[in-house]
Amino acid sequence: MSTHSFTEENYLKLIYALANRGTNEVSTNALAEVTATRAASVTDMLKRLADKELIHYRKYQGVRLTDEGERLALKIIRRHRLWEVFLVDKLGFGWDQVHEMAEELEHIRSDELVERLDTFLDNPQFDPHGDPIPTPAGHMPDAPSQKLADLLPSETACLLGVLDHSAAFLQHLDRSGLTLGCTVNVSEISAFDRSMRVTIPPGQTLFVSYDVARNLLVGPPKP
Amino acid sequence: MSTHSFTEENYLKLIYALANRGTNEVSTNALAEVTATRAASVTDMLKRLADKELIHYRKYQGVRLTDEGERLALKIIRRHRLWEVFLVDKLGFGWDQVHEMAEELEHIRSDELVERLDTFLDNPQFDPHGDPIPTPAGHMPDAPSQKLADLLPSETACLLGVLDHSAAFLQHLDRSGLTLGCTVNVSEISAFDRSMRVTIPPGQTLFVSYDVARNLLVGPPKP
DNA sequence: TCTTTTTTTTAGGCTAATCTAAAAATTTAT
DNA sequence: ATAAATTTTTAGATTAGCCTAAAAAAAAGA
Repeated sequence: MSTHSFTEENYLKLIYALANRGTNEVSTNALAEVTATRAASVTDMLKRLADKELIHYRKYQGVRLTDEGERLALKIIRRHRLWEVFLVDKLGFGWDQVHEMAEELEHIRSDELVERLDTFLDNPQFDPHGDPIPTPAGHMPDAPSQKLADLLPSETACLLGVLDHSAAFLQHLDRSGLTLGCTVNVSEISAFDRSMRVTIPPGQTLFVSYDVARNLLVGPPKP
Repeated sequence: MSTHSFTEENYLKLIYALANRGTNEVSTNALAEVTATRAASVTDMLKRLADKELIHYRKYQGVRLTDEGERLALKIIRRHRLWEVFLVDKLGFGWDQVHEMAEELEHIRSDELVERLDTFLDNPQFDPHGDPIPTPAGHMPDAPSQKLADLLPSETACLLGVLDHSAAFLQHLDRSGLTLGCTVNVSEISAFDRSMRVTIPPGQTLFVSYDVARNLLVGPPKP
C-alpha cells in the first residue's frame, strides 16, 4: 500500500502523456523538458521509479510505464480531469483558468473522494477541454482524433475538444464564440492560407485560421 | 509574494491552535508532540519560520505568531473548514471522515478557489463540527464556550459543537442520535458520576456520560 | 568506417525536513 | 541555594529532489 510523492506522480503522468504521442519509449531529455529540470535529475528519478517497479528502465534506452505505473498514471489523470469539471461546472471558473489548480488537486490521496466527486458531477465522460476521463478501473476511453482542419467544404461536425490547452488559445476560442458541443459547418477553405469560413448556430459566420482549425477536435454532428 | 511549504503551513496552524488554549507562548515540546516529530526538528523549523518573520522566537522562550503568521494560520484554517463543509454537505461524507482529506486540501494555493468555494457553499459560518470559519479578512469569529456538562437540571440548550474531534467520539454521537443544532433539555444529573439524563426532540430520552457532556458545546436554545 | 555531435549517465554538491546523541539552559525540588 | 530533572538547542547524519561538470554511450555524418 505504498504511497507516492507528488513528484513521482507527476513523472508518471508525464511519461504517460509523452508515450501516447509518438513512440512508446520516452527519452530522458524529453522528460527533462516537460518537468523543467535537467537530464541528470531525470536519471535520478527514473532510478527511483524503476526501483518501485513503476517503469521499465534500461540505461540509455528510454522508459516505458509498467502496468502498475500506467494504472497509477491513469488514476492521476482521472483525478485531474474530474477536478477540472468541478472547477468549471460547479465553481464557475473559465476553462482557461483551471489547469494549475487541478495540478494540485490531482494529488489529494483518497479514492473515496474521487468516486464521490465523480457521482456529484454526474459521472462526466469528458473534462472541460473535451479530454476523456479515465474509468475508475483504469481504462482511458478513446478521444476524438479528427481535426476541424481535416474537414472539406460543406461538411458539418460537432466541436469536441482542443489539442492546444494554453490559456491564450482557449481565450481566443471564447472571443470567437466557439464552444465545445457546438455544430460547425465548413462553407469555404482558402487555398492560400488554409483558413476556413465556418457557420455556427444560430447562423453566425466566422473565420478560423489554420492554426486554430488544426487544434480543434471534431466528431460526427449531433442530430 | 512568497509561497510556503506544506510543513510551514502546518506549523503555523498548530502554533495558532496551541496558543489559543492555554498561554500564548507555545513550547518546543508541545509542537514536537502535535507534529509527531522530535524537539530538535522543531527547533530547526522555528528558526526557518523566524527567518521568514512568521513567528517571534527567542531561544528557550517559546514562540508566538507574528501578525503575518497569524494571518496565514487563519487562512489555512479557513480553507480547512470550508473544505470540510464541502466534503460533508456536497459529497455526503460523515463528519468523522473528513479531517484527513481536509488536511491535504487546505494546502491548495488559490485564493480565488477558496472564495468561490465559500460562495458555492452559501457562505457557511461553521464547519461540520461547529468550529467557526475565519473570515476572508483573517478574523476568527467567537466560538461557543459553554459545555453541556455546565448545564443544570431543567436547563435547555442548543448543541453547537464538539471539543473532541476524534472519529470515535463523533461516531458515538451518531449512534446516540445527538446532532449539531438539536435542542437538549437536561432532566437529571447523577451525583455519583455526573452523567446526565437529557431529552431531545421528538421527546427522546437518553443518557450522556460526563465524558461526553464535557466535550459538547452548547448555546442558547433555538426559539 | 571512424570522427564528431548528441544524449545519457555518473560523480559530487546543495537544501528542506527529518533524525540521534550530546551539550546547554531553564525549571523544580530538596 | 544548589543539585537534580526537564526542556531546549547544537552538532552531525540522512533522504528526496534538485543542481553542475565531466565521463560514457549512442547516433549522425563524412
